[in-house]
Amino acid sequence: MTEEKEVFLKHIQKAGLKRTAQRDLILDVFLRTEKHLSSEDLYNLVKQEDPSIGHTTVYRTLKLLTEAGLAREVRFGDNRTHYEHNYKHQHHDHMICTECGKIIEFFSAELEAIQDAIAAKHRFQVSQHLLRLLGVCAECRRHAREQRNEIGAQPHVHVATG
Amino acid sequence: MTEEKEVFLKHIQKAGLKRTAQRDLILDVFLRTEKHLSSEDLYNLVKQEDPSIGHTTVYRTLKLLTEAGLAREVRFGDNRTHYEHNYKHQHHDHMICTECGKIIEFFSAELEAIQDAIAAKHRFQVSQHLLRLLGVCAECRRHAREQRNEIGAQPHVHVATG
DNA sequence: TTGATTGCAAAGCATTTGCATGCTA
DNA sequence: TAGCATGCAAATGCTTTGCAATCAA
Repeated sequence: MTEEKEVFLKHIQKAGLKRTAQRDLILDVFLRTEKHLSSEDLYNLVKQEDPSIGHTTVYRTLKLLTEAGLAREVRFGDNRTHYEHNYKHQHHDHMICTECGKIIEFFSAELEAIQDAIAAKHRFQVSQHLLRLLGVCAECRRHAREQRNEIGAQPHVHVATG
Repeated sequence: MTEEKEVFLKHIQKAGLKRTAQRDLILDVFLRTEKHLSSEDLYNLVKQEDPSIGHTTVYRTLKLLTEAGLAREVRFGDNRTHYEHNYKHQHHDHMICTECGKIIEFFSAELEAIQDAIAAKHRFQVSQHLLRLLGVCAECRRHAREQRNEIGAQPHVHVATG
């Protein structure tokens, strides 16, 4: 039993809720997928192992995981909610490639420190922050350069990873 | 005629579009409202001056203003799109008070520099970035302190400004 | 006159809710 | 057994689209 599952069961008990096969499965699939998942994404994955599961249950369980501190909501601006692992995961920010959809995670203590300083100057108590850099990743830039040079180069397409 | 209106008319002409009373009015109301407006907000304001206007037109015109470089889309994570002035407005980021909804704008050259440095390290070409700090503003923190000290203190409520 | 624009109604999405049925504690 | 959970269908809220009528160039 992983630590995360214990956290989940503890939360379930504390809140007077019930353990179900669906919740177990959804948590399981979520834990072994180290990606940013939308509810839809997770629903599709879970469905492969239990086709009878409903979209609603996935939505509700993701809410539950968030409350339990295992997941965190992330919004990338496409008006869909994504979720990522939150338990004992260091805070990080995102670079999002607008060409291929790739998401690069990064962390900078320097950046965090400056943010805190700015907040302090405004006497603002930060509980959470979100930083997103939108642009073009190294690989897509390289491909763009190549295409400018060789006519007929193969188009470069990445699969978005959520 | 303000500079912004000229920019708008130029964009209209360049794109082979047409100038209409509705677009003029929507731009006008947008320009004199120095706030973060949702489409709904702007619709309500415009409606006061022309009750016959449709929601759809406001949506479409905000898209147009964004294309013309006069407005910028901002998403605060509530899955609604807000717009703010973009023409000759310095880039800035937002602190959002989760107690009263107040939005504080700020800018830090230091922060921008570090972001650029991080992006460069990943050979990522940044076209746009978004930084949001969520937390409690100075005023709400003060009120919270007062309430802890004086029982029966008046509750503090701010009007959200978009 | 031609083609863009408007505003209504309807459609589209992502997400939530009502509710009868099913299942856990 | 009591009451939470499930999954369907319907509802919701924001946004977009289809379309006939209208209007700018």
